[in-house]
Amino acid sequence: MQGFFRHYLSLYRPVIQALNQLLHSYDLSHSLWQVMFYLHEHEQASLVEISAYYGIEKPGITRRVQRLEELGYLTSAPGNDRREKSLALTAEGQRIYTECREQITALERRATAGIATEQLEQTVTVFQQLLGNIK
Amino acid sequence: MQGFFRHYLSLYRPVIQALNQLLHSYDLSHSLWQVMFYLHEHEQASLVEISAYYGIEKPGITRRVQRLEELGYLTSAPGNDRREKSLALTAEGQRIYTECREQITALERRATAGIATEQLEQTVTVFQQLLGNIK
DNA sequence: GAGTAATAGTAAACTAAGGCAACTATATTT
DNA sequence: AAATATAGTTGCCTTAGTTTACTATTACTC
Repeated sequence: MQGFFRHYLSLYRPVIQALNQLLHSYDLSHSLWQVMFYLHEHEQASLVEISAYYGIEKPGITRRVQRLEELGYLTSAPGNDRREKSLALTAEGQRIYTECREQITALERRATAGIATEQLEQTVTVFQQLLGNIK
Repeated sequence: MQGFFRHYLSLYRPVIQALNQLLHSYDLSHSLWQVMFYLHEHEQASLVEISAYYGIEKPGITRRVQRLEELGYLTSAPGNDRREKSLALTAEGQRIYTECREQITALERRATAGIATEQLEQTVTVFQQLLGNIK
């Protein structure tokens, strides 16, 4: 289906800008949010794990983690190794996560207003299939 | 629907990387391609028009246009005004457009393999609704 | 018609996000 | 023990976009 990517991409800037605007009040951005999200889902994770999950090179994740540490949203403890870091959200990080999560959900509701749940679910299925095909 | 944006965004990096890799052989990138696309659809356009269409600030478009001119894919003639520039693809630009268009379509086919046309069309409809809601 | 507003485009400086190459420190294999 | 692999970091570069301020031209207003 010609033009599919174009349609897909036309949404990117508005979405990312809306998200970043929302997250800005917490000194966050979408890229930082991804790490918060991952750590909320996994309690504890290493840097390489996050890097592999998002397909972002390690240095990029190092810098995100450093920033989140500065903000006090994340702490690193020794991991299984003496090389590995075990990263986790702080209590403050958890709190901020929840607050942002609510606002993002509200934003998602606004964005998807008037679209049937079934349609949205099918769209997510399409996303997953696309991802499988591309990677 | 919670997590919708996350699903949406998980696709962005793979898609943009595949596109950029493809376009790289022509010294193009997705951001330059957008301008090529617009000029293919509109024959002739001003800088402000493109800027407004993509929601990108004018300086960003100025630089894209300059780059495309360097590549010989685009020329600017005087517009309605003595201020305005009338931008258009060169013959070479047209040729490159067509070649890239074919490859992008092939990529789109690979990415959407195994997904019913109906599903894809519904997905595009969802994109349009989302865009309407967010902007 | 003169003076003010708006519009088209550009330049410079900045920021965000990510990649690559090279490195240190530790662990694993051979 | 030596070579190799892995976790993480640092430095430097690129891409893409923004903001601010500017020039040149056009349109509006009184």
